[in-house]
Amino acid sequence: MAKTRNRATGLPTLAEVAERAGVSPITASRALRSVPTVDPDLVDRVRQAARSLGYVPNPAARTLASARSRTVVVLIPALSNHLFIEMFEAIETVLRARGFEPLLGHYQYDALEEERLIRTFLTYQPCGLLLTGFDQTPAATRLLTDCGLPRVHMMELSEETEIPSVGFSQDEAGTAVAWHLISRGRRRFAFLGAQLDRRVLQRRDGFQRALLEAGMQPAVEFLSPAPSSIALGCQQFRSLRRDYPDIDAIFFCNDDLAFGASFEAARMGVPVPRQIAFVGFNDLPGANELVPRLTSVRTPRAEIGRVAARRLLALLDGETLSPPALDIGFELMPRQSS
Amino acid sequence: MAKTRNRATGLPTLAEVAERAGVSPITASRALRSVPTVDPDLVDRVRQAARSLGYVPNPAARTLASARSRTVVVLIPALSNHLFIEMFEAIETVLRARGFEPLLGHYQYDALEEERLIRTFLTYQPCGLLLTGFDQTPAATRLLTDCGLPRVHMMELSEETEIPSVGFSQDEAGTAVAWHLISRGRRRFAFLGAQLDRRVLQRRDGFQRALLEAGMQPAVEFLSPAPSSIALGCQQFRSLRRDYPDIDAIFFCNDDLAFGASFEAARMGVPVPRQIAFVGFNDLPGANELVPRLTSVRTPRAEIGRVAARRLLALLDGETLSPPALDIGFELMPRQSS
DNA sequence: CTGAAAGCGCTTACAG
DNA sequence: CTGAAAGCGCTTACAG
Repeated sequence: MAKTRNRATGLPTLAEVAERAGVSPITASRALRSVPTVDPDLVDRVRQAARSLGYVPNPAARTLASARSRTVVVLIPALSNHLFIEMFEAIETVLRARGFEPLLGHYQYDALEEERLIRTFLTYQPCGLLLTGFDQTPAATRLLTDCGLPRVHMMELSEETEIPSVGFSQDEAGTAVAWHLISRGRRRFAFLGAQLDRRVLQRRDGFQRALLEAGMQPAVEFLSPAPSSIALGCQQFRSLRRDYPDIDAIFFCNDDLAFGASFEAARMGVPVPRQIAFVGFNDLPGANELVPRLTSVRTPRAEIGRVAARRLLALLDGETLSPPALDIGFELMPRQSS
Repeated sequence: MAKTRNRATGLPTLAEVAERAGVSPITASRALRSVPTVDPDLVDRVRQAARSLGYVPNPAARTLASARSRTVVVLIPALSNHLFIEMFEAIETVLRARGFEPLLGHYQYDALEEERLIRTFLTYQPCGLLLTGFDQTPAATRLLTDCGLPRVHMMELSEETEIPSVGFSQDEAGTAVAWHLISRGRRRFAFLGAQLDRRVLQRRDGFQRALLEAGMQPAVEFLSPAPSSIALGCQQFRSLRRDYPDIDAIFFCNDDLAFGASFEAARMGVPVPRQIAFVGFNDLPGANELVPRLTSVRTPRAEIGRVAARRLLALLDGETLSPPALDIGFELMPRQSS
């Protein structure tokens, strides 16, 4: 009888549940984990006992005993981008519904910090990982390979087709924007980029290649390694107007730059889209309300998170993913600004 | 010799570190935790051994053995509000520097979900909690009291002075906005609110009280339980103009509502601030770039997170906090919109 | 289908 | 200042 309660929290333990249900702790453990070999009647009794005691398994004990937790490491480049928050919330919903807990890490787009996080989080003995893109350091990639844990990469599509991924072609998105602007009669292009992670550069590449193939002049580029922000958009737009007053179309790597540019254009009296067309990226909240309403590319981040989480769970169930790289596309949202 | 390696991860264990340093596992454990009674030479030897093996402690084993983790539960109402992200990042920085890990939870402003999170997260045997505001359910409050863990509440100030808190007076912030608008000659006021959590209502109350005391008519209120957003700001502003075309000043409970209203005002041709003044709240990114630049109240969320984390660490070190409720104020940022 | 034994990798509490 | 013993609350692997 003595030590059936958790000493720190005073919570009931598995031993107490087992006692009340009149079975051994192992059977109680199996019943609660839905191990199929247990007699249905006993499962009921154990579940009943657990409920009446308000039993919650001790995750530390579980992890230590099984050398595996119900934890899924989720790594995103930054918390400050609404994009990743929406992706994470979708992941969380799917994982929770199946009894898994996300362990969230972020690394300010710094691959070395990401590597450090992977190293630390592996000590939590997670059952899998969800990673953003393919920017990992070689050392991080080695850690990931060595631990042998299932993982799914999000946002970008894997090129070596064995690695599971869910996202869309950043390059094609850039191409789609180029076509859209060309079809609207625009001829002198600019690309305004921030952060300069792989995905931003892929969009830029797709944009430039499409312009080239259409026989256009290459787009002028204003690139800043700083995080994208409304304030940076203001700044870049002023620089652009000063240096290239004849540009008639801008593709922004992220909507917040376009927000800033719109504000600045209004202040400078530059009419959008009459003199210059704007296309943003991600279709963030407010794009549809901005003056003028912003043409943007809607990226399916919630869907990416949902599907990535489901794919990881499928891997944990021993399934094989086909195709490994799942392209779920994007949608151009034409509005007033272009 | 046999089982010195972690079976799942292949990582070295404390036993292996101890062996290499030529001490017992307990001494190795103490050395790594900086227990002061250990001979400095041994500490060096153990640290050396740990480093050369790339040893990282197993958190599950630690937690199980000590019935206490280095985890701090951090609960915020929502991830989608940039305010709380900035607060969380500050918390994270302070905790990490002292070897603690934040365990982040969010509950979409739903006190029942918050209670569920508290219940679940307590099984992780955290060493303390950082909570947002004082909206907890009675059951949650009981859980918190019963577990006896140190905690600090953020954003709001505790009224029963024993509970540690860090924030500012939401009520006074509302009052400050009222005074500001009155001093600019405004006479017909509106308060536009969303979410309607305690803090929003406290701001509203402070605003209304100040108007009353100044002999003004009470502010017209447009309140929506929906999360605050740019789109909602557009909507509320249109409703307001339709129902109360003579209002000459609006206090928005959050900047994004003011953003939306600014867009809508531009579309409707309503001149801001000439015909109507806008004051936002939180001074979110973009407030200073909006057209016209938005008057707002800068809330010190990063500082609140930093101080709250430091106070919690102080409690863990056995210190007493004085005063329990720490008011670190706010700052009105007057700009073009008022 | 069920259970007794052993053990996960640490730390606590007690000796010395 | 150091260590041998015991144990944290579970699950694994082996019997039956």
